[in-house]
Amino acid sequence: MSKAANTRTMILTKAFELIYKQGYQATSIDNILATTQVTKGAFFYHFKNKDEMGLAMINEIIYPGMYATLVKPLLDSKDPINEIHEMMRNVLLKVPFLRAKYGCPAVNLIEEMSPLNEDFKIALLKLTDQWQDAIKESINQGKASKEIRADVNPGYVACFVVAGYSGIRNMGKAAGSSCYNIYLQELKNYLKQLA
Amino acid sequence: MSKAANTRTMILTKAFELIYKQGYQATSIDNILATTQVTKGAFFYHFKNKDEMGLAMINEIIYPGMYATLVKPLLDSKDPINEIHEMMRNVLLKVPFLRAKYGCPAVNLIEEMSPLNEDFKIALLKLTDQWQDAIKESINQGKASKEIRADVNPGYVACFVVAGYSGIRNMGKAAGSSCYNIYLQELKNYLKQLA
DNA sequence: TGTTTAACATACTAATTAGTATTTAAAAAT
DNA sequence: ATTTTTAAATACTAATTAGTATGTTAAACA
Repeated sequence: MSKAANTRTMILTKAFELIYKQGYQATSIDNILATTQVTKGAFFYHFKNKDEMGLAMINEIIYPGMYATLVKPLLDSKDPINEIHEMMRNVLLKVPFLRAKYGCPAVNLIEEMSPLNEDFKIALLKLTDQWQDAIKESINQGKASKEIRADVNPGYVACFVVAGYSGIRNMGKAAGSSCYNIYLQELKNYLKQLA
Repeated sequence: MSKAANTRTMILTKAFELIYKQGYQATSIDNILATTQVTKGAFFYHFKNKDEMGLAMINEIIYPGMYATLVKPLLDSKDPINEIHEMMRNVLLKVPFLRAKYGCPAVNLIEEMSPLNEDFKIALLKLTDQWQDAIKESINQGKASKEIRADVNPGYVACFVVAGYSGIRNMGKAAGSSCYNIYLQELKNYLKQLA
């Protein structure tokens, strides 16, 4: 990686960390700069303004991370019920960077930025749509192999599962991670009913 | 209502509206004052600082509203499955003040303020706890009348339902209100499985 | 009726904000 | 080697922020 590309990545990585914990608007450019060796000149050389940096962060940091954790494990699903549940278990309990107190970076940004900025909304919708598509496709494969009832609507299931995740991430910010296990248990009951 | 009490209520009401749409930190005191006839002197006479106003808003505006819509309809439940579903239908589709784009005021505040301010977290946790207790009690009554299976864990169901609500409110901010109907359908499938 | 206190009103401050203007150094190209 | 362009460093600005200091008026009380 060239030195310039490295500077850019440093900005996005540190911005991601701070915005995850503090929120987008509460994280100032000066705050990002103070915790890196990057100067204001470098920041505005790489990004036209704060929002362009924020969008780059979504597309270049959050999107790849969520694809690896949430989408990839569901491609070529043989056992959708268990694989969806396991994927959820992994993201809630096994990703070390994510802390209950701070919730999910993408969910946080949807909450804060969707109503305020159309570009953010579009970029974030792309994330959740990809995830829902992966779940939907997984359920469809389960229908093909008769492990899922024929009358199940895969898109509806995907919507319900993603909403459940967003919600438990929200709840966990106030109530702590103990609710994750409760959620996983009831998610299993919901998923079993699809068979 | 005395003139002073009226001033206080005006501040809280307008703050609630603005914070609902913009977020807590993004709503400045000057912003609240500019859209009322209240002056800065009056504001700081009634509230020691912005956070005290925010807490008063949660306790005096949000809490009573949520109690009436979410808790009261579940007291003395004869048919928990349908009553919980109907309560959810009401809050998602029938409360005119709430718009999909802006989500739920309480959920928004949990997302934004829980990790940043312990007092906010405690005040907000009181809201969700009350709601969960009402759902739990409703399920318990259903177990007593044998309409709910004996092995169902009422606290778990309450957690799952509240998380689902938070999540669909989050999703609706980016995806619009059409996802509400999908959620309600799948919530019904989940609830039916409790019988 | 006079005095006190509650309820504001106005003008200010110090800190922080996103963003700009200008300069400088390091790479790349010629 | 010299020019040019990329990448960055430094110093600034205008706007906005929460909160304060100091006044003023209206209501309650003695």
